[in-house]
Amino acid sequence: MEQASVTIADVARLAGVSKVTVSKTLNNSGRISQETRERVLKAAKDLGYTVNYAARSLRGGRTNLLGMVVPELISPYFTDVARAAAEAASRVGLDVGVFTTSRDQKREQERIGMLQSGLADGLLIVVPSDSASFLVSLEKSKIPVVLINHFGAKTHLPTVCADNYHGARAAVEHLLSLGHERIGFVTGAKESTQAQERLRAFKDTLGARGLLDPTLIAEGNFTQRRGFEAGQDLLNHALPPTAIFAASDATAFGVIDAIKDRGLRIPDDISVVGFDDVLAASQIHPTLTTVSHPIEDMNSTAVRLICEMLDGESHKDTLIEFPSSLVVRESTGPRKA
Amino acid sequence: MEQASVTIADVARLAGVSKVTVSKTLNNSGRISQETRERVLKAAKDLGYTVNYAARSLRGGRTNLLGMVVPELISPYFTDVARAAAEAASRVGLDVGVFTTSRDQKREQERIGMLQSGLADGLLIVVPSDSASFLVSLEKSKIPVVLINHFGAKTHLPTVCADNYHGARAAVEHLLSLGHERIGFVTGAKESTQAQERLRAFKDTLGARGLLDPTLIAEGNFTQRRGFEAGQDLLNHALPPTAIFAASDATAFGVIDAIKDRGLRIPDDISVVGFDDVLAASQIHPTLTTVSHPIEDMNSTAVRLICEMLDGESHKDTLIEFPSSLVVRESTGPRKA
DNA sequence: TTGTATGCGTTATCAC
DNA sequence: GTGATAACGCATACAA
Repeated sequence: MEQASVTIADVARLAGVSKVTVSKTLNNSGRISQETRERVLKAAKDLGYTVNYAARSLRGGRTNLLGMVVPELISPYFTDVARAAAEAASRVGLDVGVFTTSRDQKREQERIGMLQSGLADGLLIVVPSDSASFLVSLEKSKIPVVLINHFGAKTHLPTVCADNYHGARAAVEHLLSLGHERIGFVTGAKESTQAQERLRAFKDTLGARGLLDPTLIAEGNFTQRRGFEAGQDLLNHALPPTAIFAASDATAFGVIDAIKDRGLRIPDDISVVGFDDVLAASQIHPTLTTVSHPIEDMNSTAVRLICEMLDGESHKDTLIEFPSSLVVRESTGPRKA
Repeated sequence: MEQASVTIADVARLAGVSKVTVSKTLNNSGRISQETRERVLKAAKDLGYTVNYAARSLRGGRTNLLGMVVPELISPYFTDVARAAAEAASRVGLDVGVFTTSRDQKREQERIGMLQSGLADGLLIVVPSDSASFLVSLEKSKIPVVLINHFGAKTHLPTVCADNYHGARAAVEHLLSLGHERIGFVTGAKESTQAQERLRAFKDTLGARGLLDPTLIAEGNFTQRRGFEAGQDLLNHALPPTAIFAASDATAFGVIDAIKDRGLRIPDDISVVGFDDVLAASQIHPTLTTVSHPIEDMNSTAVRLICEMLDGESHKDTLIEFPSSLVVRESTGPRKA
């Protein structure tokens, strides 16, 4: 198994040229005669040569690898983001390696340090929580860093995010327009800045209409299981809501389970709105009305920013906010007469 | 942003020692006086030093990084595997970077080549399809490689897998024991060797009892959406099945949607069995009877194999098969009288 | 206990 | 068109 790797020196020897010539040939730099080029290429192929990225990186070259750091890969939201980033990067010839932090600050730091030191050309950080100290160290990164969906602590790092506030607001207004007045809410994880934005929008929108009932706010944590429990709690309310807004699609799936479990129909008896528009939202039945982040656009923008920074451009303080949009599907309907 | 990185030379200068002393201190190798050690550590901290993994790797050292290659991150199955691997690796001080191939063979090769050449200490490959040529090149890898859930083409590479065949068999026998005789099946993706194993077990088990009806086999592709459609097809059958075995949990979720959509109850009207035991299987309602791979065990074993190979041990031809086990939950019940 | 010298594989620079 | 040389940052063998 342990097999000495083939280096350009080996290729050079076989082709009867110098290492430099091999390097130039392989990288299409410098002037190489057609004949030599072919000889080198053949030798490289025969030997099964592959570049050593560690060496290239050390020399100051690119690895064509982007590191993406996410808290975990259980929530469909993070896997959707990871997928979108991988696709966007792929289009410009870059790879994405996804690293999970398990929300462990120490590991987070180590992982990022590792990626920064030669392994990756750039970093995409999906920051769920508001960890200022962490961001400060990132600002000194020697490779480009872009934050995705970060809210909260001020930072000079380029950031791409979705407008959670107005998206959530649109969701609540949609329910209001359907005649709902008792609207329940299942929150996201407390430490998530995105969840905070969504809750704030919920309170603001209902509060402005004098319809805010704090007892209709149940605590969630972005998981389906917790959504199920929170849904049950809301249904057990003395005066249950006629519509429930869940802070994430996964949560909404749990709420839907709870409602079906109770023998109630969606949206006839009760409406449900999610947030994220993950893939499954359009696949379940009834299909879920939800708030869509333009995840594809956000990630291709993030990748673009990285590329521009690699080309020397500065994106200090760049903040690109994408509008969220409400996607109305089958899970919402008029309040029961 | 572009900031010259701090090297051991900088630390050495500040601490007033040589580079070697710094290296030894940081790696706890060699004998260093307590006083010097503290001075070096302080200097390193003050400068914000982090090792350059590219340099360390080039020098022959470890990066403490494992590369995991999966086809995609949409299926909960792959994200569960990724999570289990990350946790197992974390316990032994390793990181896992997850790379998706989008089932593109060329990119697959490139990605693996990159990881092999200095970036990763070992490779965990989740091979969905039977790509022999691909495996051959992996056998020549200079870093340890472990295959996860690979079936099909012969290979000398160490492999950790779950016994899909007997797991699927147990699922069918469970349905038989509940009195079901018309049992439908929704296949997985055609190219998946795991899916092939499951289908084979289904056919064998029913065939042996003379209960195999090919018209009750619907084609799926491991997605919920396709599961929904396949479920509808089976329900539209002139003589519909009283139980449906889906080749994956995601597929089963789709089947469940189709059944509920039809106004039928689970398991009263029809039983459903999945395969994978992803997290959501125990979270939906009704909770899903399914076949469980010991994903945690499999991945910690895979990581252990990598570690042993890093220590010089050979695992050529090692094949560790874990039993799958049926997890009976609420989605299956006796055939309706 | 500490330091000097060397090389890992690559590529940019410059000379031929 | 091609090649010799140096340098990236680190860790090892060896010397002091």
